[in-house]
Amino acid sequence: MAVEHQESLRERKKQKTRETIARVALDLFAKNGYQRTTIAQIAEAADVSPRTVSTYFPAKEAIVFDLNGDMKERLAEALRGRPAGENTMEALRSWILSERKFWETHEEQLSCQRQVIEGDDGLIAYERAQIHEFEVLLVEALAVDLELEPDDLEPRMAASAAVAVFDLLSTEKRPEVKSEMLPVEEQMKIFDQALTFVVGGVNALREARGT
Amino acid sequence: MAVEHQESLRERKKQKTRETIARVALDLFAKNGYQRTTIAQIAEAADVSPRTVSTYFPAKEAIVFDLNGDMKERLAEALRGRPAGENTMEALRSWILSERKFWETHEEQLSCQRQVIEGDDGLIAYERAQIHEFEVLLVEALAVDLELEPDDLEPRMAASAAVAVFDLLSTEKRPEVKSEMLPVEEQMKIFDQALTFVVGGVNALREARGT
DNA sequence: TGCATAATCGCATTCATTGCGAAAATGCGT
DNA sequence: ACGCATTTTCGCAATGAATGCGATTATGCA
Repeated sequence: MAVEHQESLRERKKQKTRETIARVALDLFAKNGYQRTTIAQIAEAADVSPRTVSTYFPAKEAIVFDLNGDMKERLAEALRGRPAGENTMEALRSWILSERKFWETHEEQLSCQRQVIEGDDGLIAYERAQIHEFEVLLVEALAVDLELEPDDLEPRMAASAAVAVFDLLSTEKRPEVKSEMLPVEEQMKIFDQALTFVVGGVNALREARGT
Repeated sequence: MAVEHQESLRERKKQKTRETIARVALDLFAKNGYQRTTIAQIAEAADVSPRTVSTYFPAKEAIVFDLNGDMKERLAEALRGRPAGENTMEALRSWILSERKFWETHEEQLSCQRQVIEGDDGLIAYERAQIHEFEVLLVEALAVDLELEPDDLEPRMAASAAVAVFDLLSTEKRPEVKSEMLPVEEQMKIFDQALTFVVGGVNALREARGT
């Protein structure tokens, strides 16, 4: 899932192989359980050798998260490359919007992925670690916004709240059609509430300090 | 690290064995690295068989976190058993105060633990998963306070902010004496700022809704 | 076509983890 | 102090993930 620019023939083939492995693996995980599926079975289903699976993925867990691939890099880029005057929360908002397109086109796979993750503590931990990396990116960006240090309380709280809303938006499903994610308008309404919360928190803290 | 009431002779011995394993393991991890230390080495250093190490701990990672033991249970208890009229944040505040006593008496071990954790991605993930469990407890308690559902935004944001401050308080060290944790007064001052943030956020959200 | 390069593979090794049954230690009543 | 029931510890074997290394095969380009 590395960011590939030059679509050399070789590269495309590699991407296809990686994608195949991840896809059949997810199927097997969903059907037979994550723990009960061995690398050997995945290799066979993907028609490659077990050794090849291990060269593509540093760990069994990583296969499950191949879908999410470059998310972190894209978030980092969105934060780094945000236009002057646009703050972190605004950048996060538009990043979520752009990620949504991807989510929509992979809704089934993602829901399958979620089911697999929830069934294994190791995968849950892996996911939390990934989300924590998002949080670190946000802390740094927010610290710049607020003219504070990443170790300070405000950027930390703001970032954790931001991550909380991202988490909610990624996993929450429509109450009626449990398989479908919330519609955009709904998501953005929730995001704006989160924004209100964060701004309210920051302001409250500033007022208290001013006192 | 199960909650032991009856201190039967056998139980005490078991606790001692567990504690010994965890202690020598932490030493080895710190000295030689987590990955480079094998269960066999730990077993030898603790003077038990490798098999015994595995019966005490479900995974190598769990050895590192033996110290933290019943923290989650204690938090759950603190939230469940809080006096009527005391809200979640107040309960969390006094829980942190009571945990501090433990932290103080194990400062060296905890700092050693931290060093080991930061050096391994798997351990970082494991820790994030534990912290996330704290967050789930807080979400549920806060949802009750706010008369909302655990899936709603406000308890989630409040809980994630609460976890952020807990995280900061557990890891932040005094700027002068890097090895010592922040003094109580400092910690409580920070906690109260977090409280201000959360209350400010919740109020802002309510006002926005009232509009 | 032929060659340089890169992808795959096979094999062997290390290590964590688990099940199972045996062996040793313990605690308790007599 | 003794013997028995229970619990803890252990040894052994098996499974499976992950990795290093060198061989083998496939690929793309001149």
